[in-house]
Amino acid sequence: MSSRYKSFVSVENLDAHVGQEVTLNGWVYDKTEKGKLVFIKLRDGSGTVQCVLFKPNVSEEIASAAQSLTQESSVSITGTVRKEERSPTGVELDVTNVTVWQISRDYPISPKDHGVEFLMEHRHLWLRSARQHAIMRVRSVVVKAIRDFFDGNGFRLMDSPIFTPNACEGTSTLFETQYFDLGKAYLTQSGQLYAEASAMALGKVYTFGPTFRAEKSKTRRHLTEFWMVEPEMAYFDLNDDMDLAEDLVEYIVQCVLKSSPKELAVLGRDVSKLEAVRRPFYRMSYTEAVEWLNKNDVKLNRKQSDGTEIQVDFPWGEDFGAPQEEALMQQFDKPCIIHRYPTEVKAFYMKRDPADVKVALAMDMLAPEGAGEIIGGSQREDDHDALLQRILHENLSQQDFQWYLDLRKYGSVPHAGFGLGLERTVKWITGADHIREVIPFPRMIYRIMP
RNA sequence: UCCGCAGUAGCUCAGCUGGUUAGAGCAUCUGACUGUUAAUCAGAGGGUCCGGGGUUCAAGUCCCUGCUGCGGAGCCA
Repeated sequence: MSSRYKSFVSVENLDAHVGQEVTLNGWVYDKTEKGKLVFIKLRDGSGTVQCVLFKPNVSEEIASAAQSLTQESSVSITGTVRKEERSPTGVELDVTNVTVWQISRDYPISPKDHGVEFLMEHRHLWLRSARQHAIMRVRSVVVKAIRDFFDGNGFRLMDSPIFTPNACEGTSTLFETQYFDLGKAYLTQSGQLYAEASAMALGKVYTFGPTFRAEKSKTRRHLTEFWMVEPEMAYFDLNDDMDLAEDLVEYIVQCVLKSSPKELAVLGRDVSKLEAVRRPFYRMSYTEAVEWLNKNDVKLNRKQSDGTEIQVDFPWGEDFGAPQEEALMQQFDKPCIIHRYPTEVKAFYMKRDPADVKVALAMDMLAPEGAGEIIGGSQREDDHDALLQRILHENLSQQDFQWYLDLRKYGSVPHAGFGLGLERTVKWITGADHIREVIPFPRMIYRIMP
């Protein structure tokens, strides 16, 4: 590949340069010496390769430059690429020259044994570690897969605003900010309402960007700032919506399997579990799920007025919590879509099932291996009066939603969409045990630094 | 917000029913070694035991309080 901007040989494609002398620009990941040998593990952002310097082969200056290197010193190393059986990457560099840019002193992160607090405080440096590096590369592949999937299926990207005048869903808490003389503005918690307007203009659209929730959630599945992709399709019903969600998730997983085997190996991911993620996924109605829970004795902890907890059968009408979702998913080796939730636990914009008005045409996709909910979606309410009724029922401002109601006045059509949480998806695919590891700089209830 | 747990060397931790000079491994520095990859071996330096108050002849250890962090719940993607 040739380009006008600067490019150089990268570790990633060193095997194309066997026998040649190349210069790598990077940082020292690790260094050990053994007598007249100096072993330097060099990382250049694309990968890591071991460089071997045999002192008698180079000048004293070069040898002492190599010996002076410390962890994370910046350095350019020139040498001959050689096939090497003993190397995990299959190649090594026989060093002929070393140019030191900076000697790093007291780099805080050593190759092992650190606590979470320490690593989070050094997130800006932690990203250099092999595991974090692998996760970030997978994240990048997942984003590309998502965009390729939609771009290749007739969707148009329609960005939605981050400043919004009101809540999309009354339930969640919003981050508030002063917006000049126009009063309060909020950071968006979903681009969906704008995606609906966009779908009426362009047919099939998706919005992809950061969203914000001021929920005081402190779990390994929550961030206050996270990325969400939200497709919205005119003339789609709930079944079409579920079909699309399946196709998307299958595509993402298969893309990662294809393009990131090295990263998955670094992460120790069991790829056979990902290979199993093929359509069709499982599907189950909420009502069937409740029946399953009660048949399998999965109880609900309920607090009584005196403060004690008792275990009760799961009542129809209650939303599932993490324990119920986990129990349900234990039987499945690939994602499961649960659909037709009780209207009362779902958002006002979701259409009621004409066959049973107690349930909404909503669906959630749960990922296996304890990963939990990665998608939430629905067919939208397309009837003006029904939607207005729900807005008033939820005590939302009719005026704030006037533009949204307009969509039901001027050529309303059945339409549906969903939101896929990027970080939850990457967490599942990489097998990361906490969502904070799958976004470069996580924002959580008790952490905003670095 | 609620429930539970923790804070001791740069890092990860041990430190018993309170007892006199607070330990280990890793990291760092010095030296040895032509195949290390969590190298090994020999040596060295490194401490406000989270802050404040209290009990006691004596507190890293017990009590109160504050701070910080972790795990989980609810809510959700």
